[in-house]
Amino acid sequence: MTLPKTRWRRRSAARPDEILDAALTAFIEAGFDAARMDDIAARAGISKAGVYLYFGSKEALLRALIDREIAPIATLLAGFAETGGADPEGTLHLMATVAIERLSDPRFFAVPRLIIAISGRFPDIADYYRTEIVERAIAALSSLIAKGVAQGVFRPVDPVLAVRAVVGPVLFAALWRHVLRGDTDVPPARVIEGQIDLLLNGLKP
Amino acid sequence: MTLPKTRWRRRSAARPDEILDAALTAFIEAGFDAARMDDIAARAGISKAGVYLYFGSKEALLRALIDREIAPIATLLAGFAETGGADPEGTLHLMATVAIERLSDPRFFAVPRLIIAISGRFPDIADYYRTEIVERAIAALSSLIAKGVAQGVFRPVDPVLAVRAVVGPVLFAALWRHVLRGDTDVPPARVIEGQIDLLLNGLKP
DNA sequence: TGTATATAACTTACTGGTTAGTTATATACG
DNA sequence: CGTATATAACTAACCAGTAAGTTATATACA
Repeated sequence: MTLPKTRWRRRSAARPDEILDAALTAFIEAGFDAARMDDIAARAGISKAGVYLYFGSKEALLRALIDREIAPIATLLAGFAETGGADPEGTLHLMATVAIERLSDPRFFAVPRLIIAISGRFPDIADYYRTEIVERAIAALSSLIAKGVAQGVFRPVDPVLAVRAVVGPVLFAALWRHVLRGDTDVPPARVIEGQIDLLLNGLKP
Repeated sequence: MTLPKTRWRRRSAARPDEILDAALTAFIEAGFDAARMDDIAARAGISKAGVYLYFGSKEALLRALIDREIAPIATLLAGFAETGGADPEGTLHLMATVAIERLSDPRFFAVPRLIIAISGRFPDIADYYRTEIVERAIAALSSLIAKGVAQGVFRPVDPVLAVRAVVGPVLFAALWRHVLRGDTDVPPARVIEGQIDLLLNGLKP
């Protein structure tokens, strides 16, 4: 046990991430409204006023969490779509697998869940999330499907609907697991397996 | 303008519905936490203490809204699945259409959205919603698909996955519209048209 | 290299509100 | 005129954000 000889330390480089870690934990436990800035500060090991040195408001914390937790995945998916044009089917599979794996982590899913909860009162955040995350991910999937259609490996379907046929079940799986606390005996990778088969080959014999 | 000669009236039969109407409106505007019981009471035309004569807590209001707003639709869908066994494809189409139409009404979608927002802190409500609404609707769809498989009009797929392939895109459409405020130029019925075609015939040529 | 000084990074203590739920009392109406 | 139905006033908390003061640490310079 090394007792600190000082009451606090300067850690300006590390603080923002520590605060965001704390905020995410608090938001998961209490939701956006009920999460207390005092509590977030305490978890980060500083005082409430210290939080306000780095983030101007509670809302700013959520915005920063979108950037830190979610945006990198949107970028990753966009990369897959660009690189994987030669094998649309395999790339689709890969992207869906990455998405469902990430969404099975409660700390990841927490952010989209918060967006759903507060979008009515913070339309700016909803718009930000739509344009920076969702539309980018959709555009990536959509362009991949368009490539598949051009190559003749996919039917000439509406890419927008096809995207929803991929994303919808992934979304459902996340809500089932995290919101409804339903059984999750089947591993995510196997779910994607079956879901993609259904998407490619259809329900008809 | 007919000024009331009395300060208030006894309306015990009508009050609960009036209160629930007010609560739903308040929840839509502010979310569960930020909605104020005072405001709900004022909208219902009574005092806050009056609300507590009929509902024991804020949470009880949400529970009652599940029963009043959502449960009837689950029952309706279950009925379709039972009656429509002779035409699985048409019944699937019908059920998806009803679901997407209902979910396009903000006052309907508000309840599932609230569940998503508060399920972490009120696991009882999440469990209640899962068993009374979602599992019933899923069972209905699942049995319908099983009938189709038995008749040979559907491939022998896992019904659970097939259900997700139907519900997922419907869910996505609702979130896109209400949460992300995205474009909704295509009418719900047409979305279902394309989505069902994709589900039945698959993405492959 | 040791120390005075500047300032970034922190804290404590507070403001100015907010709100779910309760209690005591009043009134409509069968 | 009894009582179910209603209210006003209250309690006992809660909390985002701020102002003013304090301390750790970098750096200038003797």
